Amino acid sequence: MGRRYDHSRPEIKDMAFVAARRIAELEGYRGMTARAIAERIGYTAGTLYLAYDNLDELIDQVSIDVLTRLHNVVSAEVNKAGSDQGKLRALIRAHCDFAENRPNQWLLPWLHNRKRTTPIPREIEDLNDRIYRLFQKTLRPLLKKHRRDQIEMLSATLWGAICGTTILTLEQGLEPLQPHKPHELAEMLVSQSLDIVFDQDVAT
Amino acid sequence: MGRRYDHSRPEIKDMAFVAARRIAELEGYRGMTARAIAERIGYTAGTLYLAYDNLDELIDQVSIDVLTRLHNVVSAEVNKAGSDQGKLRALIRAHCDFAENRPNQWLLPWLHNRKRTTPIPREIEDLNDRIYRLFQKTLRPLLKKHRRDQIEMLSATLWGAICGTTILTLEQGLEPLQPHKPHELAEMLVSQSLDIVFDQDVAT
DNA sequence: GTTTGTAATTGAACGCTGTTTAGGGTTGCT
DNA sequence: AGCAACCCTAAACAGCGTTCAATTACAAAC
Repeated sequence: MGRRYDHSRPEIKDMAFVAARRIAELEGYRGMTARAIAERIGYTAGTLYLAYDNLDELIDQVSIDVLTRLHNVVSAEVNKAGSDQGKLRALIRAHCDFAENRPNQWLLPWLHNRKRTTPIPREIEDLNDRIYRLFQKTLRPLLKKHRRDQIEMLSATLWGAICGTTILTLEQGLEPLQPHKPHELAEMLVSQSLDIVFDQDVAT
Repeated sequence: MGRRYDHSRPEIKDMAFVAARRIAELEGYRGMTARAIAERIGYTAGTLYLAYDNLDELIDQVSIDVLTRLHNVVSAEVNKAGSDQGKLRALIRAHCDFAENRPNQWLLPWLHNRKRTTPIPREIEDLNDRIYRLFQKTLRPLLKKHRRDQIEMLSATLWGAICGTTILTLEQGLEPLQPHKPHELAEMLVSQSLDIVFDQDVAT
């Protein structure tokens, strides 16, 4: 078959993006193959390379979309919440709700293996950093009694621990974590480290 | 080429295992391809399938070897140490030393993607569980002031957090963790959660 | 209305995975 | 010497990302 011109290049780019995002949502990163994405938009694999340099670039766009939505929902919930402690709790809940309800999407940026030894794109690092800094900013008011040189490291450690336990829980990598949900682990980590207690939900 | 009979089946099985372990050590799980392992022992890829059902089985054997050595060194160090707190510190140090000095080996059980959707083998789960239970046992004497129903969960959470932050640090997945080493993060998590302080090393 | 040119898309190919298997070639027994 | 048994390889398959010559349909020109 030769020329068709059903769609412009930007249209194909967007269609491929939407298809890739849908596959990520339904099947996770394992299902995001060039041929599967192309089939979903009625084209062949080669056509994707007219819109993207390589498959990693397309998958990275989905990761960026995921992290953007994650950041948006998390920061919105933080703003809505009241006290310092309430803001921290809202951040953790929003983050973990996203991870628990959309595990394939939340895991994508962590589990996607770049084929080429290309570095992680700036936009992904920036989004991860924005989310982290929001966490850090929300945490800071609750760290009044900590030494100043420890605050930076404690923030990083706690955020790493929250993301790390969430990955291990969703990926079923560590048996003793299986009985628990990401938000339970995250609240455990934070409340133990800060010596605070989060209120229990009325509705389970 | 036809028949050679340089080695018996069990010899080939062992040679392949040693070769796979060496590649894991030098290049990490990414380098552990059937053809690369076979080339290292002077055979072709097909020969591996006379000794192993599939490549995952061979790689799992390397993971088992790694976890066995990890468990051995960790439990030896715990036994050597004195006080309850000293034992916990020794466990964390031994575990993180292994991870920091042999990152490719420590990461192998976590990062190896099974091709078939085979479950993780029993032996791997058991070894992970033995290491976890050693951690739990070492931690327990220091949790005297915690509620009993929280102890189980706190152990699991802390162990998950230690493994999670170590993965993210070694894999360079999370920017704010980069300035720190796994053992620093682990000690931070434990000392903050238990409200104890580990002694600093004399030698850095 | 026909021709010509251009550009969109494909299909086949490449080099890589893991995996299977027919058959070639050596060995050892009779 | 003949023969059976067996080890190992080479080639093939399917699926991966990726590239590109070839094909085809459209648009413009005449």
